[in-house]
Amino acid sequence: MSPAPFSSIPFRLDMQSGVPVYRQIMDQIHGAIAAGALRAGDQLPTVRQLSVDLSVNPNTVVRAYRELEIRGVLTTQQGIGTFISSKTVAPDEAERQRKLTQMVGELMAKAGAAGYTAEEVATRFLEFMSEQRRKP
Amino acid sequence: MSPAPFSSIPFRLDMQSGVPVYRQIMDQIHGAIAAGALRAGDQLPTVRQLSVDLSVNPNTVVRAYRELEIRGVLTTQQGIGTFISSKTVAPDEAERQRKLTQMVGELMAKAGAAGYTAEEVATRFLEFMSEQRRKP
DNA sequence: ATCAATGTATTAGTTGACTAGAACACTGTC
DNA sequence: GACAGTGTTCTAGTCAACTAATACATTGAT
Repeated sequence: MSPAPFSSIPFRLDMQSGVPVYRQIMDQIHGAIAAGALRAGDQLPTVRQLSVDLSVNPNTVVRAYRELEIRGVLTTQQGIGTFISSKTVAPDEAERQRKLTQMVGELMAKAGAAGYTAEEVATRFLEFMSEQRRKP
Repeated sequence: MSPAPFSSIPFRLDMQSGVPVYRQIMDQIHGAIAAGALRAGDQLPTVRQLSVDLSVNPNTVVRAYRELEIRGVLTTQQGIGTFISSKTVAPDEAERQRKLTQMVGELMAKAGAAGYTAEEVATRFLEFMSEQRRKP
């Protein structure tokens, strides 16, 4: 038997963090792609396999995979498996994510320096989000 | 009888918006202060009065008032009433809020131009928030 | 056709945020 | 002290997000 047809990502879950498990899975897949550990066409752990590895319900894995599929990161084929989408651009992704982190960090720093609490920024931010979301 | 010892703010609630009522109340008080309609020492509508005016449970008003008190905007005195805190700086507040809105707007525009979805930005942002929150 | 491996769908339980109902405690006036 | 007006607290209901349990559908090899 082949010892695993798919890259085994060293998933690390923090059940205490309050961050939803499905989102942590998404982030780590994102990260693995960004780091080059996963490339277009690579197969991900099966829903059942990963759910066992993480001691999590299969549906939680499904949720993560589906969200990533919607965003074009993954491609799932019933009865076959889940794969990294061919459209995914691996190398630039790391830079992309770093830039986003920096952008957000800049805002927080700038706002903090101007005397705004994190809550205030969050409130404004969420208002922005809900406005965007209500239109379509 | 005096026709109302406190400024009657023209509260406008949008029950369809998905924005929590207590937060809308907070925002409008914030706005009234920023606009100069409310100044330090002014009494706000009583919990019961405002709850009747808005057809909302008193506890919802209490929630809004308490949050604002925690942030130093209001001062409540049991048996007396709720007042605008003397520390509140009214005139600069409008400018302050506009600036924050602009900061957040800039981030969203910048991120959008760089190809990030609102979701991506939100995810990064929430990670930031939860990191800040877990330390103390 | 059968079977094992895969993803899918349906339903339900858990939790936290939000709101509500009702009883309680404090203040000032009479 | 009684009372009306004020904020406070305790308890519970509602809803959405998240996770779980279970049964179902598809694929490819035998």
